[in-house]
Amino acid sequence: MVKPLPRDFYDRPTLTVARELIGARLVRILDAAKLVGIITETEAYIGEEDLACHAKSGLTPRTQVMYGQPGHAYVYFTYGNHWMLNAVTEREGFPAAVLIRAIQPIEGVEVISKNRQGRDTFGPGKLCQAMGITKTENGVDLTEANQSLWIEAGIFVPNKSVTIGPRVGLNKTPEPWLSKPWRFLVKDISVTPALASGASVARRP
DNA sequence: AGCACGATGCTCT
DNA sequence: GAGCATCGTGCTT
Repeated sequence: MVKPLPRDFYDRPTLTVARELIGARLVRILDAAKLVGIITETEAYIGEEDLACHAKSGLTPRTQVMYGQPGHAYVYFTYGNHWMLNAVTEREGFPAAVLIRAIQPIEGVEVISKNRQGRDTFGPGKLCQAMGITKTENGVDLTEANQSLWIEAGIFVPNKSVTIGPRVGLNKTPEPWLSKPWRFLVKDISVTPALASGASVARRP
């Protein structure tokens, strides 16, 4: 039985966590079904200084979770339709998180596909719909496997397979934040199914 | 295959 | 009341 990534994993610089979450397994227990996806895209949001980070306006009811203990889920709602999943990072009291933007489904694929009406899961709103993640999951401890949502070690993705670039979807964020290379994604998406099969090997020591 | 736009509701000013 | 860490559709090349 693989254990969830420990709190120490999240209690580190957010960029390190964002990079190392690439290839990790996002596990969701939904109505007795186990859904698993390999994380293929992340973005870092770091502190009140970062004008793209929700914490730019300080501690509010919404951003409270980001100020808390690392390793918890920060789930919020946007654009009237979509839920976004983040993993809280860095020490308690410092607001930072990694947005999980895309997954490659590897277990419970039928349920995931049904939740998405057969469409893809590459996108932060899409993966939440695929995994049935909503405000109920806000604040869940991702280091506890007895919850309904956690993250565990998956596969090793080498640097040469990871693209680093500026975060996307930040319409009016001023520089220098707009151009910070704080986005990580698996380079060639056609390679991802191979990574997923590699994951099943990695699970069997 | 690329762009424009509307849906839709919560959060902060 | 404006703005949003988006998505899907529908229309244009």
